[in-house]
Amino acid sequence: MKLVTWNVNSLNVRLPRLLDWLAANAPDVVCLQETKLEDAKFPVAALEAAGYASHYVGQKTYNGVAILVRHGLVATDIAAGVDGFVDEQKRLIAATVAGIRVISAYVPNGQSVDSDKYKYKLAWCAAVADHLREAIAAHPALAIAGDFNVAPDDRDVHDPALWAGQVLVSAPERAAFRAFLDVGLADSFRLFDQPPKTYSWWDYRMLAFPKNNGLRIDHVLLSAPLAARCTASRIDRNARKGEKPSDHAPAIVELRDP
DNA sequence: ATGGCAATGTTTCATTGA
Repeated sequence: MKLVTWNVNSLNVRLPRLLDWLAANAPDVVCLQETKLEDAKFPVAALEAAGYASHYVGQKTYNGVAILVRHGLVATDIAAGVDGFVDEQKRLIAATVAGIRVISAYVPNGQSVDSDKYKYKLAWCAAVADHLREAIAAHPALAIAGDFNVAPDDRDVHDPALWAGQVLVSAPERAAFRAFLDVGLADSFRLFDQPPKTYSWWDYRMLAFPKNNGLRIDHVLLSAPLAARCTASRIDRNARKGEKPSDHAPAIVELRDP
């Protein structure tokens, strides 16, 4: 199974690129973030024509997550939101596909470490860690894939000195990320040797992409049974090139059959 | 082999993202 996560930064704008990418890469399951679409406007028909069923929860302007499932696979038990956390923001959706509980997550950005949005980010992450603890007990084969808005360590930061203490990199955010791992998940990217300076997000400004001034903030976390089946984990930097790219690149994981 | 913000709505700027 090929499992992907991609923050598309508006599915409305990115749909042509997404369709091209799906055709070129033939993933089985695709977790999307920042669709920025009300449910009534989700491009169900275009994705159906491309060979994918859509499961989604969205809102106008901000946030919005989805799970696309290739025709031939069946998705069951679709569930949106975080257990025990009342939230207007649409940031999490789950589905069971081929015996795997797949979660698409869009962790809050946090804006800056002294903002209310930062507090909300940490509270959201704490609630998700609790949610994951329950979910993994019910579904031992679990993958949570998404935009975590945390660079787990300095290898994931183009200029650690510049970013030290800033949002996306601060110690409490990294602790929140480790709390996800402590539930019994592995950062699939670090299961393998990786090219140095591999990132998943680059600012649109200041020539960040051509200079490779990026952060690795998009992750696929795997429970132990899935980590044991994982044969590859990489980031498709090419998807950040060209006309009207998302500022994020897709992360791709391959799982062999059990 | 890339390109100097982008997307959205409240639209002719403000807000948010990361």
